[in-house]
Amino acid sequence: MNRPEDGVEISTGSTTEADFLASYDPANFPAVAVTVDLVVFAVVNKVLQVALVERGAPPFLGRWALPGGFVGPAEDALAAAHRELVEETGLDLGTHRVFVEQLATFSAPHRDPRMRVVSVAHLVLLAGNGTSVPDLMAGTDAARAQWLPVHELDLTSLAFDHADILAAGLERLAGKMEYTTIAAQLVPKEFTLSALRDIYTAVWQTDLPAGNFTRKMRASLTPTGAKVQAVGAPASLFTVGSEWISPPWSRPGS
Amino acid sequence: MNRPEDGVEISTGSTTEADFLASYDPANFPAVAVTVDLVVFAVVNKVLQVALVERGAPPFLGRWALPGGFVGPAEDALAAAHRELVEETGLDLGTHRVFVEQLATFSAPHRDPRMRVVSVAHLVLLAGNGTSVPDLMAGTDAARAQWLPVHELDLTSLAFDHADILAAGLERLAGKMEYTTIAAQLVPKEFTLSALRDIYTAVWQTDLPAGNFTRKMRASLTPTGAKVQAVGAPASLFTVGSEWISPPWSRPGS
DNA sequence: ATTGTTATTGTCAAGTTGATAATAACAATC
DNA sequence: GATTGTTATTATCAACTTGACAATAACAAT
Repeated sequence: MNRPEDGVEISTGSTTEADFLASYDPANFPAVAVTVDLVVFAVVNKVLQVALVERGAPPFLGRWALPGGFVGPAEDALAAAHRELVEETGLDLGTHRVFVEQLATFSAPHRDPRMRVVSVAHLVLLAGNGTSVPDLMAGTDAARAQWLPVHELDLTSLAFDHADILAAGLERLAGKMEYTTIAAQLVPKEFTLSALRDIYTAVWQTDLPAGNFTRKMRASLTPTGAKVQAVGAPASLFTVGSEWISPPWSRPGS
Repeated sequence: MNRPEDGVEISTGSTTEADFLASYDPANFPAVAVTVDLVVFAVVNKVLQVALVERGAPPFLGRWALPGGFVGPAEDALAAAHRELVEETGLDLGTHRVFVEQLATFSAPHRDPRMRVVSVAHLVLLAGNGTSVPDLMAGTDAARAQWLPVHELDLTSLAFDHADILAAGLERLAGKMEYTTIAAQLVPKEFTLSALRDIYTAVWQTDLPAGNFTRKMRASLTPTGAKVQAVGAPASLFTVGSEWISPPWSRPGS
């Protein structure tokens, strides 16, 4: 089939009329919008939270949706994700450390009832202190923006196919935590092993014995030398030493 | 920012004029084409091959490119990938077993010099017998289509950003072979441990000791009871028993 | 019958895991 | 100032996995 990467000059007879027209003039391309949707995670009190916005317009008026928006003409999807994160949630990237990576692209023809919208979903991790999460400010056309606990969420209540996207984000995060130190993106740059273990508890919904957790994870971490005092014995601070965990964890129940 | 998912009725003053127009009338959306590109792998004689097409039109005339094409108005990206696989390479899916999964989306603004093209790349694995690979037939606007050995390829010679896409495909395959039985998608439904080991050799570019390979992989496989005779001792046939390898391999050099 | 080749099983030391206990370092309380 | 409660970190040990390599077995070809 013809594609825009191919010059129209040599279009052959086997190309359909519609294809020919499509490649002949950009204005005749079927109208497709390309957007990004964001699965933004943070952990508070050992509970995994996701940033959602309440829709202020039909369709799905009043329902929770993932923040997101158009990919602009001069940016790629990753840049659009960063921009929309600020615009749709009001997060200040000057004060908050974020990790963004592409998740998957959702392209079912009628995923948006109004027109063809292809969405490049992204996973966003917000580094938090474990005890609070920044307030969100709704963007342009959202009624409000709010953190909601992922594991208590009624996925069927989400707008569009956002339940699928959220599930993909959760699975990506939980999966990558088996073989990378991605969980450290949800805690400050320097963190204790307990803080990191709380991330695992929140995401995997299972407790890991502290002793074994320390033994295994320590190999991927670098101690800063400093200690912090909470209740109990003082805990050492670490930074990420290696992106990889080797050999990987296997999640209880995998 | 406004997005097509939001009704235009409530567009607020904070929306830019361009955004408003964009959401007001689909025809005013910036022209974006959504395509799929395919990284099609097969293994012949323990060498990993990728299906490439020679471009028959500018830009990049005469250069090798990945097969691919438009996502049609009534199909999602996965369906487009299946369709384009047949149209661009002439592969007969009636005779050949294929595995297709989404890889990543490439959206750099000028990745195609002519217009905005967002491409959803897919990984395609073709089950082969290990000794031959089906001939390819060039589609509409390609000069020819051919299998080329991945590890001998000059990546810089590929058209567009297809070197990046191919690298992503190879990394996905090599990575998933650590913790899933995806390698079995490159051999017939029933296969010997040697045949499967040849896939690992071809993709990882490293030899795995036969004894240890058998010991570890057997846990994920189901013996059919049948045996096949080549040179040497007869080998048992297996099918995939579990999608997962647990605990995972760690690739030599990871 | 012998040789060459490959499949499969066995062996063993070194390393990893899961379960659980022991030790240590504090704060808060008595 | 000793005791208690709490948490961090290290230790222990049996079960399991790995990597290296050897041994055995099953054929075809000579």
